[in-house]
Amino acid sequence: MSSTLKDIAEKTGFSISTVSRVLHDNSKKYKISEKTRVTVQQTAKDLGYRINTLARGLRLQKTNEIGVIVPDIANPFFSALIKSLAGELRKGGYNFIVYDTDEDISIERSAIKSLLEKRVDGLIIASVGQDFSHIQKIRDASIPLVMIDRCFDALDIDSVSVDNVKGSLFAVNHLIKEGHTRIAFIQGLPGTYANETRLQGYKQALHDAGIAIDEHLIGGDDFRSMNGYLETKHLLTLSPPPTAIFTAGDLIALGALEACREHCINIPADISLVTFDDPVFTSYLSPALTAIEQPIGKMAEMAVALLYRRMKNPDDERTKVLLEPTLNVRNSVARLVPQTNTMHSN
Amino acid sequence: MSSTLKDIAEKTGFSISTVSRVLHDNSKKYKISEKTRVTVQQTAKDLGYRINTLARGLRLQKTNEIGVIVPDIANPFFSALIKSLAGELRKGGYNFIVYDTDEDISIERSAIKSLLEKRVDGLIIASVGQDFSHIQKIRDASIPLVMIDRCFDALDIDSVSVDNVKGSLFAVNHLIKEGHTRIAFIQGLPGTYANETRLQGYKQALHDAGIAIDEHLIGGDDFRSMNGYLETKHLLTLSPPPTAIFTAGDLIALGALEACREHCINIPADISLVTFDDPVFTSYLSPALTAIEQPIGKMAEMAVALLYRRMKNPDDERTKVLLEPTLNVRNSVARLVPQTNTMHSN
DNA sequence: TTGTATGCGTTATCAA
DNA sequence: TTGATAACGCATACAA
Repeated sequence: MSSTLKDIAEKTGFSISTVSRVLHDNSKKYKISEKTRVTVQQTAKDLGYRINTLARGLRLQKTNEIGVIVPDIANPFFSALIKSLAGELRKGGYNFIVYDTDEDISIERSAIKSLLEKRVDGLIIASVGQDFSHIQKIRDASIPLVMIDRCFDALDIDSVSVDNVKGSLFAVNHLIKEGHTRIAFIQGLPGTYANETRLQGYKQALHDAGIAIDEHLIGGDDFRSMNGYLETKHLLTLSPPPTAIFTAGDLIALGALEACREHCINIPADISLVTFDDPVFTSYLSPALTAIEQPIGKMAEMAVALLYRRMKNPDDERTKVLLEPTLNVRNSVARLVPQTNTMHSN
Repeated sequence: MSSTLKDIAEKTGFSISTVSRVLHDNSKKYKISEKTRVTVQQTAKDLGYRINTLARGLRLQKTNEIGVIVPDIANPFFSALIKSLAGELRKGGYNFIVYDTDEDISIERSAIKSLLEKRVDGLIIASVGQDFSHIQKIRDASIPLVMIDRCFDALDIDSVSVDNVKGSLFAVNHLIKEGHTRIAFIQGLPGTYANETRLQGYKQALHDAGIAIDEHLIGGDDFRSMNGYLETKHLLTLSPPPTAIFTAGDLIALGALEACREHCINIPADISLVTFDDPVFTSYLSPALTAIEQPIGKMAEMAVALLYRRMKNPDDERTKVLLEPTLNVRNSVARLVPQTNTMHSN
């Protein structure tokens, strides 16, 4: 077992406070004699002393931990986000604890509960996002919190996300510019901030171009690849099928790719594909995917900055940051000449 | 702020012990009158009571937390592994704290330090792996520990990993069977368990086939994609270049892909590629990669099982589990007719 | 320059 | 059926 300040105190003959001061107070520079400093440090080392952060946190009412909650840690977008967050937090001397909610709101609730029980100093949450009563509660308990990626317009909370509407506009407008009009949208989890805003952008782009919205071309219900796979299979049975598919997330696009391959549908010759999110591998896919990239590093940076500010000034005005997405054009979209469209019907 | 047992005790008029028993002892069933139970629970709710795990952990000398350390959380292999570990640990009622060491042994050291200071009940470590004095220390301090993916043969510690030698044998033998003899190997981080064993398998396969080992065909120094990119560029300048490349990890393969694309080298027509690791996207790459798959779910399951056993019986004999990898043949390897080989020289 | 005493929130032991 | 109290390990106000 690990030794304590008391052990060291007894061994050296000094008091616990003196030992504590040499070991954890070197900043404030109490006037401690060189000699006692050395003996204490030496025996601390001999005894394998290791501070107990539980005790320390209890005493200080501060843990130096930030809780981070994401819907799916294995999703490339979120794992990259976590990595960036970790780097930013470390800079400020904070540790962090991640929870993966598996897109399940009840797990999200218990994750928050768990984190608060650990007395984290702050929270960064990419919420599942279908409901926010539990989030509201955190805010009311005035524990520092910033939402990331998934926000709630209805809530006055610090948040940073990409401009999803604009991202969808970029994607769909690109498709329209290339001559597509029958453009399908495979959604992520409905009710989710990310999903609803992306859907909104999709609809708006069509509307702006004077293209009627066909509800048959909108499907899907979560951000996983299986959803992309199933929905794409379904879309391919339509008559005529869409000439292009826009997917709400990277994993969905992977599923779409699989369905197309299975049906020997060539992308982009037979059908075009654009996706939200742009993980490292999109450019190596077959074909390289045209995709909407989110500035992940920047998101993490802003989120942590907002959190620090909130921890410092609890009553500052809340800020909602909206970052610019980017359209990365690659090889998954075909140019359509107007008549081609009907040739695809069967 | 959150209320405490004391607050509830004062408000209800009962003692702290009674309140504590009502709120956290429902198992042991003290004989507490229905009436006090109800009032206590009600006011606990009213006051927004939330247990303080710091205090509890301090008192109990047990935190219910498991520390997990990985070299790169954004690497698809590790993010999948973490997800699996999380699921397994939750089953046992444990929370977990992840650290990302960025393949940096000094960060690994401080991660371990940090985790021990938090008094985690156990540790699962995918070590950077070049040195193990710090790991040895944990073992000596007799805190439950299991190594995963990256192990130390020299250390008597519970560990689970895939049979890397066998994986490499699968990969290289496949290449040899297809007629390749000039097979390059792009390494991950040298000194690492995963790397050294994979290298060993590579060499053994060549040796068994009577193919001389050409040190010029072995390069690379970490598991990131930039390494794959740079090394591949280098390999392409060789005269003659290799007819096949075997990469030690998925990210390295991605880099190799990029270099080939940049040089207009077609895979597999101009050069074949096989990689260790098989994340979800390999089959959608261009071309779909022939790859060595690790049984991630099983690894997580075994690791957690070993950890639980160790926590229960600290002095049981240590176990080293070696799991079977799988060769997934896809489209990144060309069959070579013997003469073709020389035609590639320039 | 160092020591004493108190409290952070819990649980466990013992007593009532 | 409930309460008083000590202890977990640490940091700090106050004393010396």
